[in-house]
Amino acid sequence: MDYQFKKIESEWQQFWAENQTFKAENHSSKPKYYVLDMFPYPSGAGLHVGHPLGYIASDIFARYKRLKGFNVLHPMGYDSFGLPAEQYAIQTGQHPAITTEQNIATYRRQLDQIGFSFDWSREVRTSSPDYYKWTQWIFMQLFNSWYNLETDKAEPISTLIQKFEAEGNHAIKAASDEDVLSFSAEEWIAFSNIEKQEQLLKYRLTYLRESTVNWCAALGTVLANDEVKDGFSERGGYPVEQKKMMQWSMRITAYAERLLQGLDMIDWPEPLKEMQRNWIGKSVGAMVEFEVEPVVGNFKLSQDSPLEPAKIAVFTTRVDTIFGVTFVVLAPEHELVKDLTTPDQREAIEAYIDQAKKKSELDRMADTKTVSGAFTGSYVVNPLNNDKIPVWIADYVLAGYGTGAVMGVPSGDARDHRFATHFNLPIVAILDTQKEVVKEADATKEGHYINSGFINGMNYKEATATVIAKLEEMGAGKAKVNFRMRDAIFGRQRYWGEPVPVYFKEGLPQLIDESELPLVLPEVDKYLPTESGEPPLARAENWKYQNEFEYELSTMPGWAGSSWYWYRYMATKEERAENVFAPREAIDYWKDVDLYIGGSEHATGHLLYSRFWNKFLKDLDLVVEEEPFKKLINQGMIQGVSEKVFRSIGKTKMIWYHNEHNNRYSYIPTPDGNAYNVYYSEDATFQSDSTQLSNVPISLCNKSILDISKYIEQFDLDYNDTIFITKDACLFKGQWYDQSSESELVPYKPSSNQQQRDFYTKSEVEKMSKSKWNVVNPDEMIERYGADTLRMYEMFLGPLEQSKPWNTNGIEGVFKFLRKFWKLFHDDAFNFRVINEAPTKAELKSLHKIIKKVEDDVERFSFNTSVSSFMIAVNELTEIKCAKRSILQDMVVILSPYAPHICEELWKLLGNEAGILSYAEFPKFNPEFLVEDAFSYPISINGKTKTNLNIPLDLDQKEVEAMVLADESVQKYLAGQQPKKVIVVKGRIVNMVV
RNA sequence: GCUCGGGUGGUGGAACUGGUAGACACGCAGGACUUAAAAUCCUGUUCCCGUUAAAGGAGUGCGGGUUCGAUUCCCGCCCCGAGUACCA
Repeated sequence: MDYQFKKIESEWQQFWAENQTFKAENHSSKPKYYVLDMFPYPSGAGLHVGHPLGYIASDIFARYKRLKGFNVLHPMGYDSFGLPAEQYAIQTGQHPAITTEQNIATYRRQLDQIGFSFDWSREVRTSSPDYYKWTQWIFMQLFNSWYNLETDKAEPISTLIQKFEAEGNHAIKAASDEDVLSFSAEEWIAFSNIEKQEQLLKYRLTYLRESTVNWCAALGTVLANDEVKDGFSERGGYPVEQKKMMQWSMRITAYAERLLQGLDMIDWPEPLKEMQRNWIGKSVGAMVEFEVEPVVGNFKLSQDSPLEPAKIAVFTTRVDTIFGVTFVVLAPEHELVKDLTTPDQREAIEAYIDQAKKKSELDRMADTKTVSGAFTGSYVVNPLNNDKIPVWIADYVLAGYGTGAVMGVPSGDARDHRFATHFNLPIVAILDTQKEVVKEADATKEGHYINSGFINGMNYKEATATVIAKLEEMGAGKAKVNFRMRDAIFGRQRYWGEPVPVYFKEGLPQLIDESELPLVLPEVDKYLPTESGEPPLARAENWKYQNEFEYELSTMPGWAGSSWYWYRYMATKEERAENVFAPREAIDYWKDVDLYIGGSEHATGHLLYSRFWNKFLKDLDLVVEEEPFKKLINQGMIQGVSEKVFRSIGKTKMIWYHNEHNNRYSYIPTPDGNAYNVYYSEDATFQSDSTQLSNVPISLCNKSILDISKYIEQFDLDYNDTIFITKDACLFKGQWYDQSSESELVPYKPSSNQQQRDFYTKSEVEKMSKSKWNVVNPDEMIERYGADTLRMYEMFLGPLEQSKPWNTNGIEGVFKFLRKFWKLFHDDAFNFRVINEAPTKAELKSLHKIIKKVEDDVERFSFNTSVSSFMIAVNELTEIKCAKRSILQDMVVILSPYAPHICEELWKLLGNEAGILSYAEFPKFNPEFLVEDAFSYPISINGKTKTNLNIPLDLDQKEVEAMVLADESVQKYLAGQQPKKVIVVKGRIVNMVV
């Protein structure tokens, strides 16, 4: 029988499901290997060919590892809480759970068709209560913990209370809010319960606090920093504004240093690690305090203690440049601005603040060129040389970073330089290597200091240390590490998410009792915020205890459920009934994820939060590894190839027309002067104000030629309303006309050749999306070529990590390869026929070449090259008409990770028990079979390869050299001369210099 | 602007640590089989010159360098992609 992929694939998929072939055990004598994919959000659009790319790669690896004798965990699930289902619910009233359920069914069907070796018995869904019970449980652990900076780990909040009772909080080094009160043990004990709770909240790892948040009015919710891109929401692209709100946050900043250090321990792509480093944004520098110069009469001393002069603290990474400071700039929002403004500057300052306020976040970001600012009228004193330095405000200083104030060193910093030049402030060079600092800033650290008091003559390293020491001695500053990363906002004013397991008593948050978990998402009549602006959960009516307490109404963000899910997979279905998120023995066995595959778009979201929660769980001794994902690979995105046509904007009476003779475009009236929808082919026009480029469905195009009749049909157009123009013809009222060679489209003569003309579309590579009509569905591909072909083709397309456009053209080649492979086992009439003879040297050579190649390639995730090697091997075996059982059986095993269905079938036909992965072993490589009698020997003369010799292996080096030199062709190139130099590498002459 | 990737035939892409550049596949051209088409198989396919065949020359974005030898290493530049951005 010919290669019947449909029959084979459906039968084996059924077999795998019925026999639970891929079910993983939590106990094994084999070494463990955990292969994880980033689980998908089940969207309504289903999978396109780009989605499974990473899943196919991980599946190949998982199957390969099983053949190599590992106990492999390879699970799959769904990140099923999320915005699209909720927005669909708002529009249609359908409960998001129902939509989600339907979408999951589609995903499951599509995934099953591809033949993945997932252990579906361990499936998780973040939206199912028995899962989010543990998401809520982890939240409660965070609430009940604080971060001890001395032990550098999270600890139960009870230990903090003990410390407070014993010694107050003076000596405690903890990650906390900035505005903690300072109290002694006695004061603590004297606090009321409410006061105690308020103070503790400032230390908890998840806390409620008034903070500036990204508020998206259109979505009716707050968003985390990583969910905002350029002032717009990542999902939906709605404007986002800054707003102060009471919000749940996660104290991820406590882990900043560990998150940074941990990156050095893991095998992740460098760009991704770099993104996390930038996000964490550690900068090492110093805090310097500049005393405000008291001016009698117009200046108010600091409010807290009027006897002490006010100080402006700045953060800098270059304290060594402190002698070059010629001004200090505050953010317009800085709290001291009001106090520092002198009466005669009040008007200017207020005007500036006003103007800065009006500027949206976006304008402010876009406009980095223009310099603006205003002088407060006050001065500060440089602590090291007592210079009087003017204090300005400017919006290039951000209130949210560092102290919201900077020292201006125009000779070393480009922005400071621009500012100084614009406002005519002095510029002082501080290093002997700086030249022309009046013209341009020079941020060098080279050279020796000048104009810099006691550090004159020092180098950068000495100067930095000396300045910090001096500042510390004077009490005017200290070394300081600053992080850019902020705490993560955790609450969302949405319905379709995990409820926060909190109620309020006397205005303070209390955890619900653990026995009440899961706190199930209540039913609501509508999924919109209430009329008074409260989140949708305020509509819940039959919530448990609703009358006793006030519940927290926000839900958790999308990343909550995905920040620990890999541990849930470790629990078998049976173990999930137990009262733990994953059994301890399972965690001890599986430990961490050995290989994680997914997109790089999660760099600063999911992957950072997961590392954070993992470290926290490690601190509580609930898990064993500091880092959750040992190795990570980012699969590239598969883009779509869109087809586009130029189209008139609305109906028009004028047509762009290309005159071939003078190669000009002219604008001429339609044949009858009426208005038409006009379509231009790619070669017939250019984009002008009156045309637009619009996508046409790729299903209506073949090799960039549009099927006009299908297009008319699908979009319900009328031939009588529409003109199609190609390079040399025109479709007018359903009739093709040749363009008159003279110039215009008139006179219209029906063309002599009435056949369809080619109407070319313009191809462009874009992201695959429904709205661009360029989605290629894996179902279609599987229907036509089968899953094995799709799997291999997706790998063959190019390196896994690279983004590339989907191109169906090459898929035939892979399909042909599988047919050829099938035919190796069959005679010309497609009867199964293999023979039991001993393999020949040539056959063994082909086999062992491919064993080695596949091993090497899979181990370094170069799946594309191993597909090529399969093709070579099968071509070789076809050439020598190999039908030997021992060879072919090994070939089946080697190929099975890539094309599992056909391999299972052949495995069985070869007389083995079904279920290749249950007991097949990856064949052992034996280098002996690759040894040859003679080897092809390239010889270069003067670096250019000139000739190729076959040298028998049994010669020693001297004999080889003699043979090479005696060779006719070599003699010819040497032209009678003796080589001046003979280069020998590994006993081989590779090059001769004449 | 900064950081990180990357530039190789008509196309997707090979070349693991410097050692025969262009594997493998698509496409294209020619041929076989066929009444014909499809399918299949065979041959050729970097470019230039030449041609019965050979032989020769150039060639991995551009310019330079190190080396017996560079797609690979170093310096300078150009272009494309991704991330990030008054972060002091």
